[in-house]
Amino acid sequence: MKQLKNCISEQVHIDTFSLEKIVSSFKKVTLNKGDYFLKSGTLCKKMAFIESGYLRMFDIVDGKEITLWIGSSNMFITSVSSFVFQTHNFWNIQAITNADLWLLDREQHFELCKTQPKWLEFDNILLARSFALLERKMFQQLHTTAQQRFQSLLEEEPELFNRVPLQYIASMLGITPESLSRLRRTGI
Amino acid sequence: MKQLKNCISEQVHIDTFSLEKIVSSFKKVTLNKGDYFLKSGTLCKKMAFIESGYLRMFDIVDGKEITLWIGSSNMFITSVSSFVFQTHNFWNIQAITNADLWLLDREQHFELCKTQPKWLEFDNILLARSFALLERKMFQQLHTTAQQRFQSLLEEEPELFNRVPLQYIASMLGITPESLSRLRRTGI
DNA sequence: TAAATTTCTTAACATTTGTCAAGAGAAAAT
DNA sequence: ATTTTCTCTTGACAAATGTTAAGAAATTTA
Repeated sequence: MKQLKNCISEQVHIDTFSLEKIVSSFKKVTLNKGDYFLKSGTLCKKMAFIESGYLRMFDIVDGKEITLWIGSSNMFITSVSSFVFQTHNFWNIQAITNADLWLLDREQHFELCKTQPKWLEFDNILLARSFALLERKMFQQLHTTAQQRFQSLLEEEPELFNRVPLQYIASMLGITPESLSRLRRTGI
Repeated sequence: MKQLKNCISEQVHIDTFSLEKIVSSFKKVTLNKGDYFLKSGTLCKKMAFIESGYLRMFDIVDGKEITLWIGSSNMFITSVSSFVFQTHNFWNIQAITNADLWLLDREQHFELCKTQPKWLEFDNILLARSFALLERKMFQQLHTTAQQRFQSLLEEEPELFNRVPLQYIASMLGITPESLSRLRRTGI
């Protein structure tokens, strides 16, 4: 709860009362390793703040699971387009460790947008930041080698390599698990 | 002007009067091939609706220009994070053909957000759609070969290959111009 | 139109990454 | 604790893409 409050108040100026009002719309949920927050083919009706643990977002192509990204503590995760437009969702979001989440229901989200201007403001900032982050990630993918991407992920999120199956990290880097093994071994 | 109006009214229900009010905040500008809409190192103070022509968004790494994407008619283009947060911008946005644009000043944008709820709504939809699009593009980059990405771009935007220097397209696909040549020749 | 510049293609070769198959190691289930 | 299952690593080889250098083609400039 404290983490969620911090996450919001770091981005927008907000009084204690409004902040309380906002976070009281969230509901705490614990997922076990392997549990799904969201399954492909459904409608996404919630957004989640990750208090602890790791979740991966993936889709399946030709029978292979491709991980787009891995969310960790103090991040929000949802299927943006399905949550916003209620189009049918294709992402799977699964806990890859036990995880504590704070969930916000779609309807309560829109209610907050109307009644709590600060929530709308925060939501916009969140989306714009997420966009900018993804943009940089895409850009990196265009001009770096697997080697370089591995190195920078290792520097930016070293904990990931202890907590999360390497096959998911490989997928997120756009390479096979075998290639990641090779990179880890030497840097060759 | 008609195109801009269509683009907005396709996404949100809006009365003629409000729509007029919104589009009257835009200002028409014509860029010649090679002109810059935005330069790296500056603050981004405008967003642009492309009425006609092509613009590319790129950054320079190790002396090489890397094109993240190419915008064409009926799309919006800006440096999202710099426009929203007024952080220093690193993207270059350049016209690669003559281009007609409708520009919206940052201050007028925020003014519209306050006075025209429909503009705020449209802006949110625009951002969410852009995010979803980028997400899919990133996902594609993770699990496809250069070959497959070339094929799908050729199917989705065939005109691009006649209108835009191939080196920019190559860069956007994450490959060298030489590789694109190879792919174009045969499919080998 | 001719010259100059930029862009595109080609080919040989180098490097990176993928594929396959086997086995080692780790984690989960019993 | 043992078995079973899943995950990771390794090595040999194949395929895809990058690099370099040269020249052809197209475009721009004079």
